[in-house]
Amino acid sequence: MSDPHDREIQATGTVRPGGRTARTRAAVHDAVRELMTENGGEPPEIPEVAARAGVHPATVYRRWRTRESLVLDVAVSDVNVASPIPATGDLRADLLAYTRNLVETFDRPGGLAFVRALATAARDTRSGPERTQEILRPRLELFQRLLDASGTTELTPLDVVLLVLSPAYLGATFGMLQPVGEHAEQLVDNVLDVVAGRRARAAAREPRDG
Amino acid sequence: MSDPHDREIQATGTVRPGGRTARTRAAVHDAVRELMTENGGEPPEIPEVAARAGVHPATVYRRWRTRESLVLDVAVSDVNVASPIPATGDLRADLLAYTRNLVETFDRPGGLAFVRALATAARDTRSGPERTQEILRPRLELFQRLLDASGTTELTPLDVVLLVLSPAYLGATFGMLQPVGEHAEQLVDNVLDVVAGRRARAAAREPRDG
DNA sequence: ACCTTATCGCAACGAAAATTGCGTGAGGAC
DNA sequence: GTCCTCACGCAATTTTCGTTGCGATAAGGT
Repeated sequence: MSDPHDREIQATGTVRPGGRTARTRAAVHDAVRELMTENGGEPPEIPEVAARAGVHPATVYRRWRTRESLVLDVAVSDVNVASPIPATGDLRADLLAYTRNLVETFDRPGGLAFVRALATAARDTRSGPERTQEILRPRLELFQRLLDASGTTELTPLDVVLLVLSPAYLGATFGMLQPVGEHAEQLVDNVLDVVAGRRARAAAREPRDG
Repeated sequence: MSDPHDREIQATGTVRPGGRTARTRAAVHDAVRELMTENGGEPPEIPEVAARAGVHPATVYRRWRTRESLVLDVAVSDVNVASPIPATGDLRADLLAYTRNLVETFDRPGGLAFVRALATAARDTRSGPERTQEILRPRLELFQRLLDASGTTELTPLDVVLLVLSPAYLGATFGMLQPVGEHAEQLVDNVLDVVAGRRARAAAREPRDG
């Protein structure tokens, strides 16, 4: 996670994650976050980041190599912090809380950075899909726990992504979500409609329980 | 459309859209399409495009100025050709035909280029949202005609975008749509479930017709 | 066919990004 | 505290992008 690019493994195998290295890493990450919010979610240029972080550009080039991998590194570091996923057992309430949070996050400048960085990484033909799935897995598991909490068997985590996350994402990128609160509620309503529809179809196929 | 950047208007007002100019434009457009499909939908760099098109880089810089405006120009040129939107009156059939086409388009390398280019353009704070809406308007009107043909009053074109286009887009970017055909059918089923849900709620609010 | 001029190729230039070798200082194990 | 070495700062260098002036050629109207 801290070294996303192909780093030559040292013969001794010793790693040095603390002290100055950690400080530099934190400073660079903070600089990336700041510049990204200031610049509307656009991945900042390496020299700019280095100047903001008070670090020599060569250091950033050596450790992260490219803009994309740097932004992805920051985004992955934030994935566990941002957008908590509740699981109280009330499907509508849980989804609504998550979706509200998500829509508001996307609405803020730089809020799309994580998804965009992930999309950029996924486009990379080398370590693309595998790494993407690896990063997404914990989030999908949290979605699964949200669904399990309410006993919703009609939905998969992928459904939640496609019905909530993707419309919120595209809506935000195209500036189509004027009333943010209503938007979130509508997305959740859509999800519940899909659940109802699938449940009805399942009941029609198997009339006496299952 | 052919001159997306601020071109200084000549005093005489004469434009010269034919002959050599048209040839270079076509060559550059083809080069952009080729490189974009080869590179996974990534906007190619200007010198690369120029080399592929057999044109001097300065020419491309003069006419299009930046990668983004060049890609957007190509995308806008293709918007009327790609992804026809049927309107036979059968909502499910129309949506399915459109969605199948869309999913397949997105699945092809470079198929996401248009949406991505549009997203990049929308991110531009200057001419962002207005230009985006302007480009999207004809598509949204086609969606409206699709809905009108079947008398579906519960959906807006924006709903179609959020329920079909955005999941197809995000699914394609993250490589989450293994069985493409099933994916399209599932998206359409979701839309129909939403229609049913909204119709039921509307009937509940207004028991005796409306 | 001629004339005007928009557009292109060419090349030189400038600026900024990205790479690399080397010396030094900080981390971490003993 | 001592030693080893990883990571950083520094600076020189290479690479690449993007701009601009100028001459040549091709478009299009008369």
